[in-house]
Amino acid sequence: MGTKERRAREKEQLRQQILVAARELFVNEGYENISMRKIANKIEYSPTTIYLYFRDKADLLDSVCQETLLNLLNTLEQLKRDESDPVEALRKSGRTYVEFGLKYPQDYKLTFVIRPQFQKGLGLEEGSVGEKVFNYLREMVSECVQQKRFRQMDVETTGQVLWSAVHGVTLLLIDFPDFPWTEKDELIDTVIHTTIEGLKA
Amino acid sequence: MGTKERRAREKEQLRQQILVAARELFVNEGYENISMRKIANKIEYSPTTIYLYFRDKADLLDSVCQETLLNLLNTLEQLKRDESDPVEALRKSGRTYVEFGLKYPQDYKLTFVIRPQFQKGLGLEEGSVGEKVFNYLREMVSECVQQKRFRQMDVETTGQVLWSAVHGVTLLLIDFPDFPWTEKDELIDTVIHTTIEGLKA
DNA sequence: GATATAATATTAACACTGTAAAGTTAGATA
DNA sequence: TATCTAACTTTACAGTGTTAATATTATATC
Repeated sequence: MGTKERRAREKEQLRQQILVAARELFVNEGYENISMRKIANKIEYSPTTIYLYFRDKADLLDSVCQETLLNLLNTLEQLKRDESDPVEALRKSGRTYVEFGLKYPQDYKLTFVIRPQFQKGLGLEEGSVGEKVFNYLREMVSECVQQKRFRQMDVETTGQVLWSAVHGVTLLLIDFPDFPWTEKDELIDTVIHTTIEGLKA
Repeated sequence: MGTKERRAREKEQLRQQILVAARELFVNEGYENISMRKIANKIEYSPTTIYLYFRDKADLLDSVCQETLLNLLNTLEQLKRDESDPVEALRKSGRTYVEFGLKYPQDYKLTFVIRPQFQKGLGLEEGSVGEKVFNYLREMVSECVQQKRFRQMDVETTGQVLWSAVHGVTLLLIDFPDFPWTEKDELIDTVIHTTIEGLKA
């Protein structure tokens, strides 16, 4: 009598299908250019079916962003263990963060800029994936502070300074692609290097 | 025969009226929550009248943002002359930039995040106000570099690093108001201080 | 002052949006 | 076979950006 289980599985499958379709459309054409009808079309269901799986369009966006955060977290955690120098590990994490943002620019903007607009004060609350990402950063930083590699400063602030730098350069590179930036990789490295040096000083 | 001039003046007045109404609504309720009809209502004209003054909604947004940039430029230029130490001047400019962003958070997001989404590769092209803002930064930085206050690095990159930092912290503070940030002023100062120290190192 | 002309504003309409409510259908249980 | 229930669709509503056609007004010319 596994019918119930099968049904639950099928339901979850459709949920995933919706998510996949939504992400693809959001990412390629922008959140505000995608209608529920377009998503529905893509998966060949009626538009209102989506509402059986997601409260509204913002909730759907929210779920897409959760996945992005999870994806980012996984990407970061793959680095974690194979580095003895904590400062070097932090540097690498910074690079990975920015690279992630540039590899999936629309996902990044959806998650860190657009979603906050639609659901205020979200994404970093206790137990959330967002918080886990920040915890990752906290750990990295904490290691550097403990080993006295940085000037005396509390871990929170230090982390926030670093986040500001990588968030800033990521968004600028995404949003102003035509600006005469310094060669991209060099700029990213310089931003991270400068910030880390500043934390030592 | 000043009728022509008067007419032109009246036309410009209505244009301004539209801009003022649009800004107020965009800023208070968000670009995507404001319809052309709502703007029209506010100024007591029919919705389509707006189209005699602006190509479309994105063009209207564009004009609002131009004003914001001008406003930012003026705010920055008021600082310019009364500072002998270029590094200190740069520090103050950074603070002013972030404060501007936090004082008009919706304007800031409209200008530096949302507008780029609607008209790609904009706002910093030659002769634009956006370019003038960046030129201001360039001058500040250039002074520091010339006086050998910073480590040897080209002016462009240095400016971009600084911009990344202030842009990043501004947006994080705007977008995640509920995150347990270090006390706001302290965070801003630390971001700027750290970046500048990093540029010296 | 009457009339033609140009500028300005409005009305009506189109195709599309998010989403609530009601209706339908297919499969499981009895 | 009859009933129940979960899944899905149809219909509908109020609102959207925007265009084309129309109406109104103010000016210039006679």
